Amino acid sequence: MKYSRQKELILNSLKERRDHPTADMLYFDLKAGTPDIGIATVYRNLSKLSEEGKILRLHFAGEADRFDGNTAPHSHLVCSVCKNIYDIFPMSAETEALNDIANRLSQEIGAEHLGTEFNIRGVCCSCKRASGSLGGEVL
Amino acid sequence: MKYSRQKELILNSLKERRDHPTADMLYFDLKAGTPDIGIATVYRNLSKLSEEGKILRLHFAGEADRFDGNTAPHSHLVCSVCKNIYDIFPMSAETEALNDIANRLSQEIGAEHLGTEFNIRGVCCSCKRASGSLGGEVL
DNA sequence: GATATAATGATAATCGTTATCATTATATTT
DNA sequence: AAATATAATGATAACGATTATCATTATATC
Repeated sequence: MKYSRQKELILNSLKERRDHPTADMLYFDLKAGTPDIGIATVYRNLSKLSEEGKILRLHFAGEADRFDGNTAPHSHLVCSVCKNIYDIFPMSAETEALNDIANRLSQEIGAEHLGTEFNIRGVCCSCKRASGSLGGEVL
Repeated sequence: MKYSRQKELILNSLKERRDHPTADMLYFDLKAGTPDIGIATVYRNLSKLSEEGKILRLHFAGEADRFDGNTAPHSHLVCSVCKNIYDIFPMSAETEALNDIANRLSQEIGAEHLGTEFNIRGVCCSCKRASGSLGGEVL
């Protein structure tokens, strides 16, 4: 089964990006090149694609869901100041260590381990710089 | 500054629980003993308490926010089948390992590390048992 | 080319959460 | 203890994100 023109468009457009847009952001940007695309189609296909495992759906405090075109195992830094989300790619030894811990913990409570999410909350380097010039205080 | 009767009630009630109720669940249960409590008060105080660091606010895709009365460092297993959330307490060596990794990764992208979240997605032991009796297939 | 199936896009509906605001409770001052 | 100021409550409106509905359009199959 082939993807519809719109589904293909949404997937490709997301894969090209490094940020982690909300459905709305993506819709807005797609609208520029494809004015007749509908917001429902964007939501619908993002949901489908994440169910199919082609993309990742991320959720953080208060914010709208974010989508990630990179399905390789990696972590995220969520900046407490600007709310941007950054990819971080652990070394293979670290990925292994994280997996080992997840496996042991799952086993401990008798669960079947399917996946892991390692999120770091912090202040990104540009927000660090910005607050530095304001006197070094972090919000 | 002392807590209001309602705020105290909400905090204590949450601390007594092992599950991770949504605001709505908590409201429903509190309503039994305190019929005149309002849903707005529950949301309001849960928000305040989590800002004060007295409780944790957890977010997972699609679902309403969950609240956790246990602020000690621990991880969560989210069951893909029943959607329940279980606490898992890593050994101190593991907590240290997780922290080390988070520190290194934060440093790698020049960020200031504030906190870490280690979530495991899986099938909890009761859902494993249930699916076992239906033929061993996991949904 | 005709018919069946599937996906779209506009929009209504839903759900979780926050904002508003008049009322009630608590604290402070006299 | 009464009067006043401050803060929190609870009902409900408003909001933002997402999903459901459904007539229309596109794609696939006969």
